[in-house]
Amino acid sequence: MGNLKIRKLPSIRRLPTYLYKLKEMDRDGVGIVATPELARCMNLAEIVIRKDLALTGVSGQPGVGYRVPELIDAIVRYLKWDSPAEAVLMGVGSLGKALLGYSGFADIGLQIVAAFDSDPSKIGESVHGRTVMASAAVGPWLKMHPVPLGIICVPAAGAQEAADQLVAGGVRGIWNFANVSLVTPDDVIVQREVIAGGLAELSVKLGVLNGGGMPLE
Amino acid sequence: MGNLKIRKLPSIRRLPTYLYKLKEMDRDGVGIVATPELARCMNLAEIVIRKDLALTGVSGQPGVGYRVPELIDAIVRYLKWDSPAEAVLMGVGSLGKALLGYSGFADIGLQIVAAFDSDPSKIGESVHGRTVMASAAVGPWLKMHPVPLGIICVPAAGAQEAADQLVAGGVRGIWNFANVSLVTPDDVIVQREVIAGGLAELSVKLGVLNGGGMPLE
DNA sequence: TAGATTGTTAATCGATTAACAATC
DNA sequence: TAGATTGTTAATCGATTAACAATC
Repeated sequence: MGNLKIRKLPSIRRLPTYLYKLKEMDRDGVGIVATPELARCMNLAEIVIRKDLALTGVSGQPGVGYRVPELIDAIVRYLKWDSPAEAVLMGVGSLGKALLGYSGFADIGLQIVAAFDSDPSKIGESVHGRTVMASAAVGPWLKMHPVPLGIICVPAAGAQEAADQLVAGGVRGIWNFANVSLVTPDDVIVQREVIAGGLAELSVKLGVLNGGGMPLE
Repeated sequence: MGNLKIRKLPSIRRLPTYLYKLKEMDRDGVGIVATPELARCMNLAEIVIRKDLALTGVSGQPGVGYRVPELIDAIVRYLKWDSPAEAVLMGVGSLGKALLGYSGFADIGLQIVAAFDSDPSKIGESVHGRTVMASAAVGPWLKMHPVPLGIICVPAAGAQEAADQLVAGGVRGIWNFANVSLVTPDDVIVQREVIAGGLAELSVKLGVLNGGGMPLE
């Protein structure tokens, strides 16, 4: 069902965080950085950072630190963000619009090249420079312009249909923001994003801090 | 720095996922559900589900299953989503707008009651029914209307200042969508959301599936 | 050489998975 | 009673943390 178990997932998820900080340092002209400093600005333990960075295959200089540009390179290559990946977007609601307008994707090599929606009133509309097409057209469109990724921002009820269309169109990965579990062939990887998960975590932490008793009011 | 280690975090993050599915079942009139069926529709192992649900303190009937409304209740109570939590939003860019327009928050008891931005051209604008106020006004505003949560959707460069204002205003938790680590007092919990983390995971999984060689093109 | 940091190897901790007795 | 599922107890696996030798 498009599932795949891999190891070091927590480290992998932290890599973009390093990347942001390192790019900032690079812009500021910082050439070398050592773990203790990264630990301070990122609020992580030194050993976590060393282990995470080791994953990318980069090597630092004992007693000195890591070369910032080399580190950036290693992370970008490890995540395969060096060559841009193209994606199509299904569902131009508020979240879909936000993703279309998010300039940060350029940094990480993601390009949303087309957007689709099933609402006739949205079709033809231009959103952040892309003209919204009819959802039903995504299959034929992908035949003409094959892209490896699909992003699903439609309401839960329509998500499986959107996924089916993307799969039929030949995408290899789906980034799913809808609140449902999608069924796909084994060779199509689905990454589900549950925004509410973060809020659940925050909520429980606040409760614990409060002594477990009172709700958030 | 607003950090806090708690256990069973993976389970906690999965709870909203169950909640979505269970509410759907409830709407469809399903009164009882057993683990094997949940496992099928959610693409999780049975034992994972039993352990996760046990966390909420709910108890099922051996040989039968769980009562759906009871389960919903237990999760909602465990997450403290039974009483609505109010939040203010800092930064009405594309992501901020998306969150203001997201109807799903009502389901999970989150209410964004005010929105602030530092861009003069946005101040006074109405976004999804809320009038945008000047960022600098958030402190005084919070004095008049204390709320427990702040959401940060400003660009990275302004995030720490936004956090400082929220902390001064007395919020107890911050949901941070900016790409920086925030410094806050120990009793203010920060939940950082790194959207790119999911993309990193997807990217690595696709690479592994590909045999590790080729990039996403 | 002395000081600092890297990177390896081992220890701990917690999450996931398995097995099964208890229960409807 | 037989069949099914829950919930507990134990086993496995992997992530985090600690200690330290190697290196600049």
